[in-house]
Amino acid sequence: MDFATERFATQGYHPTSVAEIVQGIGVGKGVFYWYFASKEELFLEILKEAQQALRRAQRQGIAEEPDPLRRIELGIRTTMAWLDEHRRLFNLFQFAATEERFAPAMRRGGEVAAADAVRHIKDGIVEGRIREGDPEVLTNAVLGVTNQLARVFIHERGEKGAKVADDAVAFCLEGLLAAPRERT
Amino acid sequence: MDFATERFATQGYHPTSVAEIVQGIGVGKGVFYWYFASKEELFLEILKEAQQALRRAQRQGIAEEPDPLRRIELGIRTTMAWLDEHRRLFNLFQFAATEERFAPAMRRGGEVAAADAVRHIKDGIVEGRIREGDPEVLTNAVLGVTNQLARVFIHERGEKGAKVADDAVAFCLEGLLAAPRERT
DNA sequence: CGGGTTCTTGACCGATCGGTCAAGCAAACG
DNA sequence: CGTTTGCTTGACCGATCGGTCAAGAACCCG
Repeated sequence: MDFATERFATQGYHPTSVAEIVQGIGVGKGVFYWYFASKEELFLEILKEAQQALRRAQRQGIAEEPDPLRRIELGIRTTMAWLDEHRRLFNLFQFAATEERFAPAMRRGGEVAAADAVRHIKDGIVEGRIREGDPEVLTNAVLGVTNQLARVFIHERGEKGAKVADDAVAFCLEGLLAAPRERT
Repeated sequence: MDFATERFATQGYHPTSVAEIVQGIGVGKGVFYWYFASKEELFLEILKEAQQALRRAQRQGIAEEPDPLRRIELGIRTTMAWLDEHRRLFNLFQFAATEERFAPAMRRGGEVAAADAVRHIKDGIVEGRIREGDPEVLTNAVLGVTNQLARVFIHERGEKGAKVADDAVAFCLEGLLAAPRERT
């Protein structure tokens, strides 16, 4: 399954044939269809495991941290480290979102993961540490920053995950502006 | 070509056959291969046109605005409106980035578009309106917010582009935090 | 009208795909 | 030992794919 993941990630789902997978791990085709009902099921399985692994990493990374702002920061850093370490899976996520068959699974997974982050954002708002606003919007904005920076700087340019994580955290917390601002 | 775009966007590239395309517009297969060397070329053509269209819209949206901060804001709003109106193309972009054959074209297009935004960010930093930081990082962070919010709220939940644009602008400019902050 | 060029057709091609299955194999069981 | 069960094989299947091409149709020019 690791092998299949690697092929899917580098070539794409459709260009990777079942024949190629089984030949790559040196088994017959029958053994594939003994363990999986179809190529599609294998892919969904990989997807599910990847989502669970990411979520597990996030949970573990945040651990017992009580401060919601720190939780968000740790979440960003953990996610970034994970995406750094498992860049192959990033491609899979992105592809899965584009094909109608896999999009529902992706959406569900994404919503679950987002729900976690939403909680922390809500906590932050309640404590007055985070500005008012739709928590889901804020959450997705943070996710967007994280994903984009991961893709461009880690994936495409090969920069270090930790450095990119710093940038992501800085942007999410401070925004773009320079001047100190007064507010009521 | 509009028809092909629609099929690619809703079914995916590979699941859409050339036969389906030509039959859908009621012509023979020959006419397809008269105008395009291959299915791949058609897709690249669609991609290129879409990128150009988006860039054109952005240019036009920003127009003559002198204030770099306003330029960025207008850029976000224009992009959001465009992604709202052409959501089909969004999928194509996302898919193209996942397949090795198309990734280079996507990267090039993405870099060109980003280069524009980087200019405005740099201007903003020079003017002291935007905090210090790698302009490319800030640019990509803004792009990430825009894309993610577009995908989730416009694409998946069908919200209005203008409202989502407001959120994106607010997040990018103000960040996440609530309290006014002192800085030198 | 004839001859040339530009398009258009759809039957056809070889390749390859996801998936099946009769057959075989090794270990466990009685 | 024979038999059953869990696993493995790879030849094989029908379907479908991207792409070709001989055969026109439509149009223009002289």
